[in-house]
Amino acid sequence: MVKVRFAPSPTGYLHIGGARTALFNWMYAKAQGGSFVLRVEDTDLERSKPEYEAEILDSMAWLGLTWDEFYKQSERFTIYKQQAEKLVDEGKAYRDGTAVLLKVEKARLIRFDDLIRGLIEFNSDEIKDQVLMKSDGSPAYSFSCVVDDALMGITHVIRGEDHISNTPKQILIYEALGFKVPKFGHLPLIMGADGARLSKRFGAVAVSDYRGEGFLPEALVNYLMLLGWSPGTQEIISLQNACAKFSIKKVNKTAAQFNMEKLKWTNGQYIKAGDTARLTDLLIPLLREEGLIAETHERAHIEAAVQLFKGRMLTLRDFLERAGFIFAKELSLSGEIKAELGAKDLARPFGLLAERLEKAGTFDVAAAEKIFRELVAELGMASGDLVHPVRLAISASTVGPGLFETMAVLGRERTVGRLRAAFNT
RNA sequence: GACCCUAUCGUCUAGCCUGGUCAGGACACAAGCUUUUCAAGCUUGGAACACGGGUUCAAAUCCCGUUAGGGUCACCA
Repeated sequence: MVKVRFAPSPTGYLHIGGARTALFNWMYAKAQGGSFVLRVEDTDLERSKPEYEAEILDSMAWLGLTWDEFYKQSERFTIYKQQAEKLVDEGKAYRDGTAVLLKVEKARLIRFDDLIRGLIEFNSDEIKDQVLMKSDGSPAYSFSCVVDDALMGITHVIRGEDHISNTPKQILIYEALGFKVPKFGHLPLIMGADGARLSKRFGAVAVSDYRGEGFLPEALVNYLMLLGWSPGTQEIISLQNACAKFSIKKVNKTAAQFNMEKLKWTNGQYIKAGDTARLTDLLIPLLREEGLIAETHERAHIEAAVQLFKGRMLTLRDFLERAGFIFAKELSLSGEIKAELGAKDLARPFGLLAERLEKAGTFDVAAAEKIFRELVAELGMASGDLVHPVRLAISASTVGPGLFETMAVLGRERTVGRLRAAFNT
């Protein structure tokens, strides 16, 4: 039975690279009908922080990467100590002060068949005696990692390429301990747009940053799985379907550049196809945060606006900017916009349109369009000559959804008010 | 510097293992269609096998080298 693990260190937030590693482990477990272990590697008591751990767990859950078992290394110090004692007793390790070091045999060929890269070989001459237990009594990374992977029954260690050179050292530890060596697979790294390492300078690197910027978890997951692997011609794919197709052998070896444009496009695809009620649930807190709506704002109205805009958003935050005018009580038109409206002699058509919309029996898309079209015909205008100024007057923007749909969602009162305000001042 | 990994459109990739399909798809870009604007959508287009040697009737695919990029060399993880 396949058993994999993701072992983050709570010395920082869960970043994009870590999330991709977790994702591939998770997908491999699902594809093989195996299980997934989440292990917090908090042996560095100084740098590990509970808030980071909470953030990592939260991000994992948000992404939908559930775990079957959970461990914290800080609760397992006695196990590492016992294993180290055993090695000292067997003469495979020695003490240096209070630290314990592994004796590394010279001139040995250490080889492993990487799941992704094939055969990789190292010479033990390049490896010096390894610290197993540090002077302060805490285990060194490689040691706690090996002890845990072995005792937890991890069958496949799938991790970043940056761990390749740790692997021969760890194989030596497995052998000294008499544990079965698992299969290793080293994933290519994710680079920034400039080909350099992903860093704070790159912009958003934490999963929680993407959440805050209005990305949907399934979109981030979908984009991340495309970095180093391909589900085929159809790239928009659910995690479940992707797992069914996933093969670790098909993961490629080249580092991939993170492309924000494609992530946004992917996110836009999910928003467009997303359930309006769910999108509304996600948007309401943002709208409140921005002070665009009051606690009591009618939900149906928000949903109507979401429905109107969800096909033209890349991130949830786009909604705030583009649909904000729908919720604003009054629209303050810039001098530029006023000048543009004033340049054309539109006071009469605006006045008539406002009047007729106000008197109409019903106020919906069809009614607005009918009134508008009749007025334009009556005045002998080209509809475009009135459509654009009206859009500008009611939304303060030259772009947006269909004008009549926009009017319907804006509502009679605001539509009429804004038409009049455009020329009364 | 030593050791290790890698190399297909600008970017993500399919194809490589088991040599022989106009090197396929996606993002981005350009054009057209549609249209009350912008998007979306649909159609079309430009765009790549790092370089040099081999092996072979035939190389993106196998081998070697060069170059370039990346990773690791902690009592951090």
